[in-house]
Amino acid sequence: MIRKLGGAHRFSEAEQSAIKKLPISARTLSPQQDIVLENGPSTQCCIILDGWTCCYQSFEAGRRQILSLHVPGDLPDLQSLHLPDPDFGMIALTQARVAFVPHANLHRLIERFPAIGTALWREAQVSAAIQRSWLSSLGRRDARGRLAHLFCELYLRLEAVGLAGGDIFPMPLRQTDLADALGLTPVHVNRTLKELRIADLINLQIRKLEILDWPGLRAAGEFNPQYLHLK
Amino acid sequence: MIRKLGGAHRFSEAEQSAIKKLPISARTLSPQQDIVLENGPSTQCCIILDGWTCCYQSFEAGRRQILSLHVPGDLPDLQSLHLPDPDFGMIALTQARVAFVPHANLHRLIERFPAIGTALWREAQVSAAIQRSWLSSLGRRDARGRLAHLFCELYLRLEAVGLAGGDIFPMPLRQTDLADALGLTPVHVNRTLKELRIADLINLQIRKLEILDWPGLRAAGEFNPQYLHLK
DNA sequence: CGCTTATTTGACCTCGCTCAATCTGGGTGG
DNA sequence: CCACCCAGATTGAGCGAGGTCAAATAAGCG
Repeated sequence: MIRKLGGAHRFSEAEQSAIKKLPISARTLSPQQDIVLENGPSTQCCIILDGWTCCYQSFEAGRRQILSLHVPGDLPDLQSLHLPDPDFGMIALTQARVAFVPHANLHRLIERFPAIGTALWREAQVSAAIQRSWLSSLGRRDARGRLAHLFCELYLRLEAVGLAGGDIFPMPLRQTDLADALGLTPVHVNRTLKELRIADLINLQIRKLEILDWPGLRAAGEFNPQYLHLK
Repeated sequence: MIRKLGGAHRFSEAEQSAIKKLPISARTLSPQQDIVLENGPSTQCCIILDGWTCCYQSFEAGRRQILSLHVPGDLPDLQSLHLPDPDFGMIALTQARVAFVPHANLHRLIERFPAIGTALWREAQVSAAIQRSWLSSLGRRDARGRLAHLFCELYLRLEAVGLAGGDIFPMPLRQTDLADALGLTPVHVNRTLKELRIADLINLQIRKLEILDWPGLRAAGEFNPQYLHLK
């Protein structure tokens, strides 16, 4: 499981067995349960095994901004390895299984196997690239474009870990979560989803999203998958 | 100069001299001159020696989003070390002096001195933290808050490298640049600046910004400097 | 079958955008 | 020294995307 995340690199036998020997503690979390608090130092990294989670920053008056969404296979808080004071919180959006590895062990692993450190660095940089594209979305796309872009991104990310196919993927986010991720209001997310549905671009079922018109959705979101750095 | 950037870490003699031996080529750029193109692989990292630069992504219809601003001492494209396909462009906003170091040399340096790699990783993570706070700004702050937050951030970042003091700092950005950074229109930036001026929070001179009311500005931007990870 | 949480819809309002005109200061050539 | 030019700043008028508030409907769930 962890190896898959190493991504664009073939690890040696020794590296693989060292990774497998990491002391991992997995936890199952219920929806809305905190993983990392907005303050307080963190001493471990985590890996999403199952379910969806997010990072967020909160504001006065109960507002919050979701900074990133994580699906199975993601390593959401690699930044904590070298910046132990987190500037954000992490929370489960659905029921989720999350594995934790202490920083100390990771540091030792990286010291022994620099290639693993490189792979982790690369992983962190891909997350940063996704954040950049979110920043552009919030700054320069309207509600329709933001939703379209996000759906394109999620499909490809889920497909990359085998969780999407046939233009359908699981979409357990509430409209409130989408709003917090896209800098919008739940009400307006609702209206814009309706718009996309009427335009026959998507079909949002109970917890599944079907993409009916890829070219249309890609155009609506001005989507270019380069930033995801998938092979 | 480069050592200062290493930041929160004391380098050994050997490390320092190895850094000093890096083959550096400095260039002077005029305003609006490209540093890194939006496509095409990059083979070197850069360090801002003087002047201001930014990273951006561009959209149809001439729109663009500025992803980050760089002031002297910044290492803007560390991500290119492990993701050689850039997903954004970099451009000089003022006349600027920029130093370039080939990736190959940096990789060799990091291999020999892992502590330097750690320092660079940390630096990259601080940039990512700044991006997170920009994301929150675009998502959840109004125009007034975005400007206030940005000015607070810029003051502290410039102060950290000795370029600000006495509540005054150089601010060479045009209103168009501020608009592209904050996801606004130049016209609306203008009006909001006026608002901040009338509220006696700031005093924007020719190319200098004076902060007249720190508590007021901090409150207007809901600014909390933790994310900058300054000592 | 109630209770709670999420989605949907309507009416109204406002922040920020668009378009366009005017003003300003620094630079340039005569 | 002055007339001219031009990029950037400023201002006005009107509009529209998205927000707010509130109510209705639908969908879990014990």
